[in-house]
Amino acid sequence: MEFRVEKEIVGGLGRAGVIKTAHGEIKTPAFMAVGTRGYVRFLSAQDLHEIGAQAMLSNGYHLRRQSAQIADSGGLSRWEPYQPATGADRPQNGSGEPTVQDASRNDTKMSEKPPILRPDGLLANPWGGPTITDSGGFQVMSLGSGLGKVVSMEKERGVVNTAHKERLAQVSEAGVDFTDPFDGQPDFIGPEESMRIQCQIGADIHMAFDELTSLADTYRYNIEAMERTERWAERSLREHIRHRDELGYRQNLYAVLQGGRWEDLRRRTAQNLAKMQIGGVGFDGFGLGGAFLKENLGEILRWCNEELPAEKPRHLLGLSHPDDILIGAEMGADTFDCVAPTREARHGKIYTREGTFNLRKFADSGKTLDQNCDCPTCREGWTRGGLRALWRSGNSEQKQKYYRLASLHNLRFIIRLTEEIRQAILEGSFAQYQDEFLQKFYQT
RNA sequence: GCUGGAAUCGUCUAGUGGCAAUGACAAGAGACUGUAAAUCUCUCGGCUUCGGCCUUCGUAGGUUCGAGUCCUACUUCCAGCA
Repeated sequence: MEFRVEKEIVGGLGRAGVIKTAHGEIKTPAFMAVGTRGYVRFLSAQDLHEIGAQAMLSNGYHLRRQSAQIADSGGLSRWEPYQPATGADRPQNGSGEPTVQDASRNDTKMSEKPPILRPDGLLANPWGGPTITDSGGFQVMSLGSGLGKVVSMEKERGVVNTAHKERLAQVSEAGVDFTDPFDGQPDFIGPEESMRIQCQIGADIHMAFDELTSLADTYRYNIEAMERTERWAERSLREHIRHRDELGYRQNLYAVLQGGRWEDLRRRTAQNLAKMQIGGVGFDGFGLGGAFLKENLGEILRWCNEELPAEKPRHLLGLSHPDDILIGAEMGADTFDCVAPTREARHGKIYTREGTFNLRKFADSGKTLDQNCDCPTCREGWTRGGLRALWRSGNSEQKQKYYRLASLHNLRFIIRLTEEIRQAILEGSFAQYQDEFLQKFYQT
């Protein structure tokens, strides 16, 4: 992997650049669509290319039982994201399960083998582009101390940690014991397991196995988790180097910075991870992790990125609200990923230049979702009222259609935002772009 | 015409004398940030100084401390017989 910085924000940490991977280039800043199980829900690979997605983030934890099969396909980028019927993403209402009829209807010729369908009913075509996998570290938190909670950045200040015995994940020095929330099966992932899984999946970029703390965790616990994350990073690096070329192309590893909201921890872990090497080999980039509050996100990123080497790419994990992306880009994050654009689309929250709105309120509207939007949904002339009708219909096929159209729109919105940020950085007008965007979007 | 049965919030529905009344859907509001999420939370008769107050279960009477629940008549609908 090669990373080249093309232009920096004068006097700041932000930059525009290019990451070259074995499966293509990523022009940064860039948003990576989240396809946890190897595909973005309700969107085809073609859809992703059409909206300008440059890379897809999947999760080693969710794909852990299929990693050998993915390796056989030549790696995640070439894999047809098929889940067996017992897979974890089966529809909860039971009506969306692909049926034999679906398969035969989509088939064109009897002589051809039946197409492989994903759990969301779409054809399982390979994504083909650059990929990145998460280690499963997020699940340490979401199934552990953050179980049952929103990973909110704005509230949850006074939250109490989930009692240890109620958690679905238990952390030890060796790794994490999980209970699979879908089938109740016990499982274990540590740094070595995560690296072996990720190297079989074969994304271009991997995340070291880390422990993400929740906002409810104390300073003391954050020190413990961060130091453990550093020890896990070293073990991850060692195991990664062992397996990183096994699929015939070079896979890369990012270390993840934790440390919560404390400057001393953030700077210390950045320094430690930046100089960490095994046999002269260090990390290829860095993941900026943690549960953030909006009010100090920028500051935390500044602490991290002032310490990290400028020539290595940085991925801000799990954030994509426009203000967060703008702060991230300003403070030196190169790539982003987040479930919000697609999840919020499914829940009726639509992004526009003038802010977000809830589609529920536009039953009779003949307006498109956003004026001058270049997403496929708006270009095809879909109206708010028409989309609302699809969404609210009791028909699961129509709902799926809505999910696709709304996901395309919100994803395109965020991808376009990163494209415009990149352009503004290259033109030296980032600060102005940021001001104008925020003023319009948040109407402040 | 006779004999049974039924009428409850926009719709369907629970409801054994202590009920402003169950559940579902619809509707309305909110949440969602490395996906246990086609999910979750809240509202859903009116008014309220948040203590309550008022009006409600086809209509009109009645029994009772108290009636959506029991009785009578009427209205409408359903089924069976003519």
